Amino acid sequence: MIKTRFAPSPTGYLHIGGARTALFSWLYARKHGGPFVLRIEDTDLERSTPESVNAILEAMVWLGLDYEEGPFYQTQRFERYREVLQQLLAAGQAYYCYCTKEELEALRSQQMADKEKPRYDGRYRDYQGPPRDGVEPVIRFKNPLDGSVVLEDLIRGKIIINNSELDDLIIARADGSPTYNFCVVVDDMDMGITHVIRGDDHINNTPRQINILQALGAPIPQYAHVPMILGSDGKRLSKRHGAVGVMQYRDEGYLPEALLNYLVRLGWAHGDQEIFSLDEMIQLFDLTNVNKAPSAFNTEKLLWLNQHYLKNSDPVHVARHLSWHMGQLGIDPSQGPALTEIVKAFRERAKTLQEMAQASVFLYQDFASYDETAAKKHLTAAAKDPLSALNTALAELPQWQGELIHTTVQQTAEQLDLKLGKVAQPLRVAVSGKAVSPPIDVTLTLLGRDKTLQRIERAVAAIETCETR
RNA sequence: GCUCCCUUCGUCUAGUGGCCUAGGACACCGCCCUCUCACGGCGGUAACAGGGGUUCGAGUCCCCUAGGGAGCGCCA
Repeated sequence: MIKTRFAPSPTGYLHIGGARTALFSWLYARKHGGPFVLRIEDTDLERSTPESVNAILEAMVWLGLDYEEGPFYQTQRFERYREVLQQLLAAGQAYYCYCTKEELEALRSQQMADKEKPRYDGRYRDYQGPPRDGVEPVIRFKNPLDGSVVLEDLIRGKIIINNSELDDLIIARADGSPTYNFCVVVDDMDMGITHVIRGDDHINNTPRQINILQALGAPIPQYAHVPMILGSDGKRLSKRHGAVGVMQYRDEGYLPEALLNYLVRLGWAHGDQEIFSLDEMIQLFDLTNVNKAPSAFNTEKLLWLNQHYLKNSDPVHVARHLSWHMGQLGIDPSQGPALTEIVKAFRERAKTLQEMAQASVFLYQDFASYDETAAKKHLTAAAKDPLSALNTALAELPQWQGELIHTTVQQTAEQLDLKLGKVAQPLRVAVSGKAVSPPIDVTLTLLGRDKTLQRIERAVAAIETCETR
């Protein structure tokens, strides 16, 4: 049986790198039919916040990464950690250390000055004396002194670290609270995690964790360390690269399936395939061909994928997501065309739902003013006759229907001996306020006859006032 | 400083010793389509970090160099 977990610490929103790690972990569990666990690593009471917890849970829901177990909270497991701490102490595999922070600081700077790797020197490792007055001891793990830890990483391959490189790490603070590396070990053991899939910033922690696991007689899980995601400039991803939080991608108009598809292809590939449905990802994903090198985040490709999903998904599905964005703009979708029609009309010219929403606002609300350059170019004296002619012809149509509108516009152009563009563009600016919209017949169909005629008249009037000035 | 890790087009990647005169995708450029913007179609530019080995043969295996990253907390 295979069991994986995602274990974020709630010190902020779920960022894009964490999302990919979660995805890989989730895919691996799904692929093998095993459970996926969500565990919130909130032992750092200073930096953990309930808001962050909620933000992470919300992002998991939006991405559709569901879990069989959890969310577990480490802060609710302190009893258990204390128990294991006592066990280690009793077995002589851990010990109290009476070093003060100041002494450790001095030790560290001395070692740095000597160009050595800073580490605890083990001075209380075999201490048998009485407690030291005025010092609350920490508990340290008795790391093996010699030998080495061999880590068979599913992504990196074999990594060997000598125990002589490791020191006795603190597993409980002076106030008795357990520390990260210790909690992880106890949790992974208790929860029966078989595959630890996490960011490669944890590679250096792994040998210590394996040693503790071994001391506890627990089975050693398989490890897979995934490389980090960099910003577009190849530097560590940060706010200056734009969106780093998962929910920002929702806000900017991405579909979750597009983000997921993008993330799965970052560091992983299946031949030349670019598009993966969730089912395909589950079926084809494997840890063994995940890249070792970090990869740079590229918004252009994400945009392309997003539009791919806008164009190829069921319009009803896309419309549900679009609805949220219309709401963000204060638009009531019931005051205009059905959102599924908007999706069909706009998806070839919008890369995001946000763009789609913004571009279709004119179908729901009158616009305050014309786009300046569009009006200057198309709402000229020369446009007056075509617009007036269109006004008459469109008013007489027996039905408000795409094909009829199309031929009407075409015939109007022919009758006035004008190119189609000289008629359609002024009309487009008149009804939408801009020089860009879906094909003119589609645009008018969506707008409806009343608003169309109204706006044509308004445009003609605008041209006239310009002329008299 | 020490330890560990990484290195194919601008970017994401394919490549598991001969199928590689290195393939695909995004982006970019050109052409076509065209009522706008797009979509679409066709074509193009562009990479094995460097140096040594091993081998009949190396992007693929080994070593070194360079560059990049991570860790070295009573943070996670």
